Amino acid sequence: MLSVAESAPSSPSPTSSTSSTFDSAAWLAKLNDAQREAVDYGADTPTAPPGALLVIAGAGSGKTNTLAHRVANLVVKGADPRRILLLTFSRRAALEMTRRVTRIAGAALGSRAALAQGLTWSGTFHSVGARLLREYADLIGLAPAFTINDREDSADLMNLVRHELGLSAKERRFPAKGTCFAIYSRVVNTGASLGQVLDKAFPWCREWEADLRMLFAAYVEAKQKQSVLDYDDLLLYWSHMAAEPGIAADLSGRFDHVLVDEYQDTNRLQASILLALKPDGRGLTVVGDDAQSIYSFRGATVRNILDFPAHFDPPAKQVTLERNYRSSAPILAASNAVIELASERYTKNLWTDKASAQRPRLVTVADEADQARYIVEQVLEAREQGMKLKSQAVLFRAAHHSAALEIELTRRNIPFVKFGGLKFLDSVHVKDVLAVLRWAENPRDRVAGFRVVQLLPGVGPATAARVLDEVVACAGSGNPADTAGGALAAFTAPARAQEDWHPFVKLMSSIYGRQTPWPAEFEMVRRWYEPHLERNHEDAAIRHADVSQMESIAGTYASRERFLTELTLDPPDATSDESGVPLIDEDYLILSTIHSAKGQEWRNVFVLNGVDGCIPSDLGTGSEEEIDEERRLLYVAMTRAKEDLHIVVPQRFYVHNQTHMGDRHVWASRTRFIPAHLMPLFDAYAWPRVAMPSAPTAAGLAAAAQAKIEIGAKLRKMWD
DNA sequence: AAGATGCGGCTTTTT
DNA sequence: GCCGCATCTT
Repeated sequence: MLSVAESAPSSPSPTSSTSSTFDSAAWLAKLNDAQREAVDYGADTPTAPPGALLVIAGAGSGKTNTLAHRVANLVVKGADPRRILLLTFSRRAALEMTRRVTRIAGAALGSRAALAQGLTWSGTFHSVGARLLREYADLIGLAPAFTINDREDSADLMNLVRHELGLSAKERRFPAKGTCFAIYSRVVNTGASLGQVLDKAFPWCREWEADLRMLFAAYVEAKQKQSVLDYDDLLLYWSHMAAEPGIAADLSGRFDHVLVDEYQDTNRLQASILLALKPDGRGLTVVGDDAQSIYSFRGATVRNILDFPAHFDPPAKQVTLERNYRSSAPILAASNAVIELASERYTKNLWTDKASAQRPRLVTVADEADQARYIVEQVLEAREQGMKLKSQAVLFRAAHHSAALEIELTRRNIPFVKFGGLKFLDSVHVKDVLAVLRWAENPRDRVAGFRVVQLLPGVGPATAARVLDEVVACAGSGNPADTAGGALAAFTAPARAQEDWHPFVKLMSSIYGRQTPWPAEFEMVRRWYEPHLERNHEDAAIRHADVSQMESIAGTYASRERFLTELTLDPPDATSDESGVPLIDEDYLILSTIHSAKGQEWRNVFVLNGVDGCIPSDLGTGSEEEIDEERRLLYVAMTRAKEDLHIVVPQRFYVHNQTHMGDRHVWASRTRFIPAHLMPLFDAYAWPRVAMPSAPTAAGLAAAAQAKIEIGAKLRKMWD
């Protein structure tokens, strides 16, 4: 999942002579009319493409398949795959796309090999940006060995700068580092002014506008001094580079076709990059679904997709895919009904001919413990009937919502893999090791160096700062990697750090000088780090395992730079229980945040915590737009299901630290996105099912109370 | 100047 | 229930 083919192929691209003998009708026959229209648009003149194309592709409408067919079609008709830029949302999506294109075009052309190597420019905006920036680094005054800060590193750097400016010592508390970075990032990604962003998204930080502006200026300066880029810079530099007359022509001339998946989740900055690459829209294809836009918190704007056609003259051609191939009719009916209640109307309604008697289930349970038990029971029952665990998924709004379920799964020995939430890259020991490598790659990287030097006992912030100053001063105008080792050797370490200083200098000098080839270098770092890990952490054993796992991943990358870049831009996104990531051929249940479930599908889907406060999250109910985004989130979750969908509603809900009251139970009510008049679309029942003659259980009573309320609402509705 | 201890604050989703 | 920060102690 982490590796990507990127070397330019030495073999020539498939020749167009093959295409003349090829009957396109045969392999496109399986597509429906709308899909074929999207696939065929402009494909006959693949090297001189017509204007922009927008494909509105509803959930389960065969979007990936259509996009893959389009790419394959272009290649089959003579486009050079090395001149196709394919921008996807995640590495996983990029690999899947490459795999499908290779298979489809391979089947059509009868040879897979050439194509497999050919589609070299496929990846996320960020990873493609990083590659291009390294290529053009010299031209735009960037050190080609720049390192990339992830979100935490960026926040740490923001913090360093904040302290230097004395903003931490204000009498009224200055926003936390993470908040500062979030504000900065939002300004960059939306293209809005600082004032606008504060008003709209961070009103409680309004009073700090002037200080924040100063902080951000210093932050940008620090990044440049250190040859460090954050995620946003990858897009920001790219967009500026693409607008630079001297580079623009060369850059856009490299690609005949630019295709973008999940366009509804791109932001202004990303749109500006596309427009700079393809100003007249020729060769530009974007695919997306406005009803599935769920990343506005990251600056994504649904306006990108809605306004796309009008950006061009003549306007972009639009194709809409409305036929759903994924879900049964009852699941689709309920999903359509949920999204129809959005305050902004969406462009389409999906249809299917997959009949089924089973409506989606709305299951009331007493509490989270019962919710976990219900899911385990249902999962195992489906498993008994031959449905693999891998074909079943549990989806939730926030990563911690699955905590109770994870405990129950572990107790019952059911293997699972969880997507979303904390990654193992966020743990301190992994970050420590990466910091050593990053500092070796780029000795000016202050966040990395600061972290590394302080691993030594007896070295704190003050000493660390002095060490870093020395390293940078020694670097002077020359290549810092050549002098950094010397600077460390010349440094007089404090008495308490004496013992550890020499081995440390030896390690760093060796890797600065690249005396050990990659990935053997990783092993050296690990050996050096191990004693420090033992000293600092009680649970060293588990952490050792993580580092070892990282070491085996390291071996799959060609160089330290590739390893660092890929890992920060596309970290492994799954975690599992303490038994580690299951082998590929093992069966396991999928747990995923709804965000991470994007683009995927399962036969059996459970949605956890279908209650107000979770969906919508009570943090996201400030404005109508936020509520609509939460609604789309539920829609995305529901439309992942092919055969069976369970929305579970715990009546009692445990809340951690709500404001000042500490932990407590709250009584939850069913999500507002499924109001009473949608209930007929669901099969609603309480679990465990109660036998009527026996005494009612708490869950049964609660369910009955809910039913009463619904009837009351219905009766009132007769008269309005 | 480092390291330990205790208090306060803060919590979604992710490239 | 946890982490980060600040203050205190050595």
